[in-house]
Amino acid sequence: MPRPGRNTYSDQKPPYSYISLTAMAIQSCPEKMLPLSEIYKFIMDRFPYYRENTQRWQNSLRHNLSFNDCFIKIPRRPDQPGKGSFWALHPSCGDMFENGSFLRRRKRFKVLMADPLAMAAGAKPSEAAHYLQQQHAKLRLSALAATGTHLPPVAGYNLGAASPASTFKHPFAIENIIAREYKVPGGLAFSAMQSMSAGYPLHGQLGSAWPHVYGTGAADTTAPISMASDYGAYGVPIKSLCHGGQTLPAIPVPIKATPASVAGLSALPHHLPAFLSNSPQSLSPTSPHAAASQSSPGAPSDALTSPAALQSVAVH
DNA sequence: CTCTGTTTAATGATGG
DNA sequence: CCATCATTAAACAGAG
Repeated sequence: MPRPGRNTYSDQKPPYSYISLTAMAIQSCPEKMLPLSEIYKFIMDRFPYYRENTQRWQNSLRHNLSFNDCFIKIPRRPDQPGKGSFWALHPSCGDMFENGSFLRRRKRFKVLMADPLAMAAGAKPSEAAHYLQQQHAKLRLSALAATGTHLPPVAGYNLGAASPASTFKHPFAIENIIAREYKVPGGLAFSAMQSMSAGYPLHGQLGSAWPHVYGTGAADTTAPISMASDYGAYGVPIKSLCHGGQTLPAIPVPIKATPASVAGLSALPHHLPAFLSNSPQSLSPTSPHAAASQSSPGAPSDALTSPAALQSVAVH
């Protein structure tokens, strides 16, 4: 038993792949997309392990962003100054870690050539960007037309049918991941917990069940747990929504929970405790991006309009 | 120059 | 054991 000296569990490597971590970061923000630097920040804020050797893991993470089709690059708009593009999750990548392990996916997510984006990318990378932008514009316009408003950063987040981004939360959402093991005092947290308990220290106490996560509600800059925000209603681990459906709405918020598909999960809590009702803006208090989101309502709304009409599947 | 982003290659780790 | 996925290193180009 390793003596918990100065190097406590918090300094251990979290049981998540870079893909998981990146997906968490992206899902954690209301816009569902982040610039690279914000992804870094998210990870470093929550996982002390990644406050060291930044050169190494950030290079790896960048490699993952480029290499894996589950991440898509969304160009900045003129009103969104800054460096680099935004990164988002591919609408159809859904539950890549449905096996419960956040270290290794069942299959690598690959877009097919039927995917217009893939085709554009295959032909000319530059055209893919154009395609994305156009899809963006179309979606944003349609959303605007439907709502007749300017899509405020947070309100737009909860748009209904008009907005691609509804209330569904990716299985990647850190809220979901945390919820699986953190919520459920009774011990309903199965999948993630089991997969984690293998090779990672998990004490019985829920309060310390996340040793690798930093500052549980401490007076620090981040509040990893409480950031669950309004994900609660859908915070249940909805599995097999993706691989069962096959035909997914190719929209940022890809998967819709049909009554049938959730039926088997009815035993799980359908609402979450009060601490979830935080403002999404509190997600990253240290983030200038979040602050910018508030000041410029136009920008974040773009996040709602990730490229649509993308067809892709996990490669077999 | 630094930060992003892409790409190739080698190596480790894991699942079937 | 092999196929596949993940990690790491490194070279390189381009943008800001």
